[in-house]
Amino acid sequence: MHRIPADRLDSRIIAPEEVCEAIGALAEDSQVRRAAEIFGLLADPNRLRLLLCLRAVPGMCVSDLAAATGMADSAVSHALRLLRAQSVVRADREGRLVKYAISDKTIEDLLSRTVDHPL
Amino acid sequence: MHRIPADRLDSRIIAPEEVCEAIGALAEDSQVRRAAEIFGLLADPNRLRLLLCLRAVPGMCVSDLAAATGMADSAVSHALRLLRAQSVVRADREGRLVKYAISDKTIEDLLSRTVDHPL
DNA sequence: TGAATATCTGAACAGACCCGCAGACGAAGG
DNA sequence: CCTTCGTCTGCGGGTCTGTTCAGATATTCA
Repeated sequence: MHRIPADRLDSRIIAPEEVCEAIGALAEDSQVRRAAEIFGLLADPNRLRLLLCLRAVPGMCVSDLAAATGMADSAVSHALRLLRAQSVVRADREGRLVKYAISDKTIEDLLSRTVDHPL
Repeated sequence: MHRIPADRLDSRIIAPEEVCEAIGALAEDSQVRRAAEIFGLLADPNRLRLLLCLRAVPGMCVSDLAAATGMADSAVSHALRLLRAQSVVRADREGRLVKYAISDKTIEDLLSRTVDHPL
């Protein structure tokens, strides 16, 4: 069972038992931040659309993604850079095209759960 | 098979077939926005912590949540208001306490997938 | 090499977001 | 009634985000 950190002992606590249990249920700080970061990437309709495109058609290039989503090339590029930085998508250059694909299986699960199921 | 919207015909498209297929795979606009909104709620470490607490201990009150997460009461209240607005959590008054609980099964799934699995 | 094409990048702006503060509200108990 | 306590809310400011614009970079082909 966890203890209540010293810097919170002054706050009014109603049910100390439950607070301890809740603290015990919290994940590591870094893990929580990481999760929030990933969710943040999915929190934008345009990025979500890009990922949905890539889920259906892996290997699309930037300008096709722009055409499919109605975004400007530049906006697509910016968005993909963020997704790439977190290894959500992978980029493979082929000639002058750069083909993108979802590189994280977990993300695909989240997308399925999102679109297929109501949410 | 879908058609490419007229306002994008001027843009340079590499693989028209794939663009059409991708467009067909896109969900309804409102559905995408809704999903992005939900993900947005999970995109903040503090809100995530609150939800993790509530997942472990349903029915916690605001001040206990504040103690468990190290947030100020006010911040907890602000966060819970957003979550309530999207029916992610439910609030039940009991005397002067307000007890919160996760009201959406899908959200609990997402949380599990987040914390239990690496992500 | 030089032109054309696809993609990337940095700067700058508008808008959204999160939290602290101060005070209001609602419920219980003296 | 008045106080106390738990919770809520409007506002202000500091920060983060998404987009556009202009221009840089990379690759192909004539």
